[in-house]
Amino acid sequence: MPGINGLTTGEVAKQAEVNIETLRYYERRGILPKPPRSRTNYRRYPETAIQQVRFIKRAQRLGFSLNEISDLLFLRKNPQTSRAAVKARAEAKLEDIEAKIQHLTEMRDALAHVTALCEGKGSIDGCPILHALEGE
Amino acid sequence: MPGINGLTTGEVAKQAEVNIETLRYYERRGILPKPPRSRTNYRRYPETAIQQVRFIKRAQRLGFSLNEISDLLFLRKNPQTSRAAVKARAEAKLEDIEAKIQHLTEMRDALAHVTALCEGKGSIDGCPILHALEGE
DNA sequence: CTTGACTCCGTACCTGGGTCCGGGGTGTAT
DNA sequence: ATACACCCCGGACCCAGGTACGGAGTCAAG
Repeated sequence: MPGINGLTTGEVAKQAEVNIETLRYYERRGILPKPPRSRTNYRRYPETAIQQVRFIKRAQRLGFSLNEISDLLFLRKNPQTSRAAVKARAEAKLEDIEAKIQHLTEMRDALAHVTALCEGKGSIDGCPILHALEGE
Repeated sequence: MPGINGLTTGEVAKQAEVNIETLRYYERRGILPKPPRSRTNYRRYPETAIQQVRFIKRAQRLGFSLNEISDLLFLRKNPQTSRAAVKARAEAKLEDIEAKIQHLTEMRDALAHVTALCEGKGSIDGCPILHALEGE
């Protein structure tokens, strides 16, 4: 009858859809609070732990790194924090992502340009793609 | 009077604008051919080495990984290779990059959506951004 | 009371693309 | 001949975000 005194690592892992090791890793990183332990030193997570892990995962999906998430969590548990502070993090990340998109778009255009040079027929001798990579 | 019998590592590094260690690294990876050595075991690069390194760097800028570049180099030195094979690599990479752009664009939209929820005023209590991260 | 599933821990390993370290040997200009 | 820059090498370290290992302890069921 597990769960009476809290969830085990495996239960949290399953519910939150992460690896058990990931939970230990988050704990080491200080991004997931250390849960109390049973008499025999097993972790006993409160139900809220599942939500915490999901918070982390959602933030990751939005592009935040674990460091940034721990920042966010710090803001969250601090009643002094203003919403503006949180919003600023989100906007900074937005710019971050946009810069990455920008960069990849430039890559894509350059690569598309080079690729378009080649008809795909003949031997590599004089292949325009390789040729483009060789000189400027 | 360096260069009479080939370029030293430092000279190639300077001309190709990479770190000396990078040249050794490329050599270990098999992506840059091992140059002949001087009597005293110094590398003596041919002039073409500079072009080779620049080739690698250009390919990287187009999004190719070192593994993919070594693939490309293998194709290049093989007279049997068809241009179609090279073009296929380029097109695959193009799709790769487009998938990344797609992914980042989805992130950006989701994050922009969440960010737009917040007016940036008030305390974190009830902050819509954190709220969005907390539940679904 | 034993089996099998679960948990504990520290530590090592993984990917990618390098970069740095330290101790040793050269090359060259003064 | 001595200073200083350059080169050699193997191996460790860096970033992120985990994942795997292996030996030991624990729990629940049969």
